[in-house]
Amino acid sequence: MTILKRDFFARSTLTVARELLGQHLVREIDGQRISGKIVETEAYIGLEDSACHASKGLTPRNEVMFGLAAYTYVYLIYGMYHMLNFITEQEGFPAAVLIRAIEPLEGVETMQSYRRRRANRPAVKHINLTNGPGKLTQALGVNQRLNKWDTTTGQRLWLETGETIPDATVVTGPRIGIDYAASQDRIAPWRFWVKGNRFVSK
DNA sequence: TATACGATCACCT
DNA sequence: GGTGATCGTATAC
Repeated sequence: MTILKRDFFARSTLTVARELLGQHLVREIDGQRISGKIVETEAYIGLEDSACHASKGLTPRNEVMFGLAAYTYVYLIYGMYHMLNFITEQEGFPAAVLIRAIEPLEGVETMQSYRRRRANRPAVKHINLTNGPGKLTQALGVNQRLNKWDTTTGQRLWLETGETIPDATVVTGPRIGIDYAASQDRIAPWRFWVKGNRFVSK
């Protein structure tokens, strides 16, 4: 298995969002691997995309989006959930791919423990471990300490080549949770998922 | 300094 | 189907 290099990410964001499907997202904590297959992504592309955090220009928060590809962009939403993105395109062009869902592969018990908020509470069902952008960051122990992380180092968080998803099995549609965006951006089919996969978000 | 709100989720009816 | 949780960030005053 091979770690995805910067040249994988330094391409058209729609291409990266499509090709990230099937790749393996790997987290390492205290020498233990936690991983999953990416089954759902969304593209956020540049200053012209009113749903993209960079559309209002450079700020301290979105600064990493303007930088090198293959870095992470992690931010907090609704005061409780962390979103995990990977920077794409050339340096200076702000764009990223949001990881919306993965299918658990390694470290399922660790994911269970991170997802269970309190002891004395029933375990989260396998199907609900990582089928949403806030759920998967919780399951992988991803928080703002992993913001601006270079994923080409092969430490803490990175991607490995997984399986190739054929075009016939890829579905596209509008992105989720961006009602505030301009209409042409709301309807843009920049969400990608694996057809029929049970771990795609609801 | 103050205020409004979001690339969500869990729990309720 | 609806709603409350909860806080960093952006924007306005």
